[in-house]
Amino acid sequence: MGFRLTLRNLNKIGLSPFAKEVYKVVSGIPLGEVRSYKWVAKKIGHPKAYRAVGQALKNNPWPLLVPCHRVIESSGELGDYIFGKKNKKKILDLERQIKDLVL
DNA sequence: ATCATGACTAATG
DNA sequence: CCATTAGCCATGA
Repeated sequence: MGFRLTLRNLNKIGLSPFAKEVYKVVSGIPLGEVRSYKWVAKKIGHPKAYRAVGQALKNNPWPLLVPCHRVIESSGELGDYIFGKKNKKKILDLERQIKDLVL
């Protein structure tokens, strides 16, 4: 079966320092807002590794918890998503609605 | 160490 | 806007 969500188990999953930084930064993107892959890359001190950022997010062990749906292309296009672009947009729309209603 | 792969980007036509 | 292309870099085989 699945594994329990504990710090010990999280440490078992060998995440590269790079990936960790990516998840850390992405987790800081506010609800309903978006940033580009390039923005994330620059933020973690690897300004030219924007493509690798995509790799890291593709392997995101906790989609939804680490809001990889808030990372889009610098052109404004949505970019890919593990659950499909449609859902990526859907989730972002919901987040904006919630933000309007509650906050 | 080398090589291919991609949730990318910017430039060009 | 669309298609093509060179550049880019962490990652896994």
